[in-house]
Amino acid sequence: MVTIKDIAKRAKVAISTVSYVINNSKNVTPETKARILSAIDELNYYPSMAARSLKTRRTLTVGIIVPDISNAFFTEIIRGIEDLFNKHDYSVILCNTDEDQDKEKRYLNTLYEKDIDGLIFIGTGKNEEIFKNRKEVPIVLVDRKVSGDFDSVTVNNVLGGFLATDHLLKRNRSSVMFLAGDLKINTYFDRLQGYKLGLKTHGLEFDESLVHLCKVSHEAGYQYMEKLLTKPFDIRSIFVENDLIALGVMKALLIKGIRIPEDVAIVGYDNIPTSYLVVPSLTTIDQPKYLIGKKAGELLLSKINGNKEAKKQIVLDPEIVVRETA
Amino acid sequence: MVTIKDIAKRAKVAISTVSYVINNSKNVTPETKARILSAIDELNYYPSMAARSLKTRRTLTVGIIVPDISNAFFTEIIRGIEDLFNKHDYSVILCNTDEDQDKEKRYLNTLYEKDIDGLIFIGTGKNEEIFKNRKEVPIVLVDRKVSGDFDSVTVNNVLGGFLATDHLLKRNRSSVMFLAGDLKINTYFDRLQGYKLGLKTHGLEFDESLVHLCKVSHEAGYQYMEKLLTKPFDIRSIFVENDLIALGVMKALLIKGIRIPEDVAIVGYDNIPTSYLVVPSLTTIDQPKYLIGKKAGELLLSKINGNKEAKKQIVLDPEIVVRETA
DNA sequence: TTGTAGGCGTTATCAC
DNA sequence: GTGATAACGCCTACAA
Repeated sequence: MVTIKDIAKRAKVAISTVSYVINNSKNVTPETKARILSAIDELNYYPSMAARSLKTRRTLTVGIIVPDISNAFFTEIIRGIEDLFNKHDYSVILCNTDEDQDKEKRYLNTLYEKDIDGLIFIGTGKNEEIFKNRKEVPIVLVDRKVSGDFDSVTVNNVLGGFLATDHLLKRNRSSVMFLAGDLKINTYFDRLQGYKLGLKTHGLEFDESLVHLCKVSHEAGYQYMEKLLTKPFDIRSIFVENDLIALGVMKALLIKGIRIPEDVAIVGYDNIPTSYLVVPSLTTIDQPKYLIGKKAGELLLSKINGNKEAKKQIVLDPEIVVRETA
Repeated sequence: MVTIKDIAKRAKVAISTVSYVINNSKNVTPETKARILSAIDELNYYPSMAARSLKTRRTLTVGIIVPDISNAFFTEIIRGIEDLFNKHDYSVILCNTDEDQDKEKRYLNTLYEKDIDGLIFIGTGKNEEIFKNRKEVPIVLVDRKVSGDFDSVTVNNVLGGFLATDHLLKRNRSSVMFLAGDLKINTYFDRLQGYKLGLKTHGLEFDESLVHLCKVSHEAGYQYMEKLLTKPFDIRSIFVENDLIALGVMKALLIKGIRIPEDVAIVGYDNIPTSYLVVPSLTTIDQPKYLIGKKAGELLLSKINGNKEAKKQIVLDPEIVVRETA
């Protein structure tokens, strides 16, 4: 391995001078600078981050813990994060938890060992105590909250739930089925509140029996709907809390010859790229995914750079994207 | 920051003893071990990877350079890689190049500075000289090759091209349009060879005018097809080299009232999840994405662990997934 | 079984 | 403007 020492020797200067040049931390005469630079080039030298980190206590690395990058929703957020940090010379370590609490904990340990400068966390929301004894590293929560006082970037899910419900009811769909993932995850819970708000606004009673739950995947949505259709089905509209599920539901309906939106109207959630591609295209609640990631990155970066101001909770607004299914 | 010294002091032992316990590198009496362990727990200590790396020359980190995780094809590969390395206590630094050669180079520099133990590279295929002077770090190429002698995991694209073409021709589609991205990328180029082979097998001449190129995205596919449809269109089948493009093409056709597969049959490539979801579902060439990632990870890991055997080129076979569009 | 000391590559604090 | 040197936290002979 070629080190700063080799460069110093080659350029016939002291180690420290080389360091000054590398970091632009002190003035060096143009001639010596040139000599050093060419030595670096000739020997193909690059500084060791490990050594540097040891000294400076900075790794120029952030961690990002996310349920599953296969979900296009998270993928876009990650792009927002990654692009931002890249611009500032940070690297991003990616960790998929698959909503598994053990993995979540293990990853967190690994990241702490790696001395990350900051963490972006999209958690399962089930490890309440996860950040106990670990306050030193700046953390920004994204999408899902955790108990405790943290910086965060979230989307107004109550509003999203309301927008969708209101839209369906305005189109004369009297009873709206609500299909979600785990209601313990606060995003779903909040949307349910928005749904209730929408009902109330239209003078309707909340009917518990219209709330359905299933796993978060298109297969799950398909199977759930398929099963539902084995019995008489008189629902005229469905508000599905995740586009993947919604697409599965749509497929099940279409295969049974049920028309969308004529027979059943559907509104999804997330506005993943596929929702636009599908025929009929899916009406859905758009979350500003890339922006979420970008904002989260900016917030984390400001924390890393010593911004000590009070915790900041950024809340972005979703929008309804009206297409063909409702 | 709590260091190994603090632990030693607290447990009233020498620093080295603590180290032995942490690394299981020497026998220590159960009592002292217990004392050390509880000290670690009480002080919430974790070893600094930076210091450790400096000494051991291992970072337990690998880099992965990929065009774009938004593309579901790469997403699955990455999951395969990530899951494998996670199992072996490695972290993964993710880099999206967006097919941009400058970004590719910059990321590579960053990763080298971070002293990664290994690299998985899905390149643009355009930076021929990219690995010059950098042979020390183990590298595994995935999906796309680079000139030079490297370990790699690829899929037999000639076979894939053949399978699709053969399938379409067997269904009496006399002239098959070939729609691809950049033919300089060897995956596309190879599929074209397979396509030609398919034609030959069925006693058909290759017709240059049937080869079309467009950007790799569903928007691009949609726009390309839309434009094509402004003129008389007598093609009866299309072999699209990427599912995203294929889905865009389908949408353009469906909107024009052209039936799939009755009027135009379509075969895509990659078998991304959406291809199954769409109605009609897309017949496509499946690449074993997760397996590609896993194999690449295993290969890289064996290289990292000092396996010096000759370069290994793993080639996996694709399969055709017959669904509704052809 | 436990303790001591040197060094990994870098930065930062001093002198000169 | 340049150079010598002490850390940073950890591992690992070697010594006890």
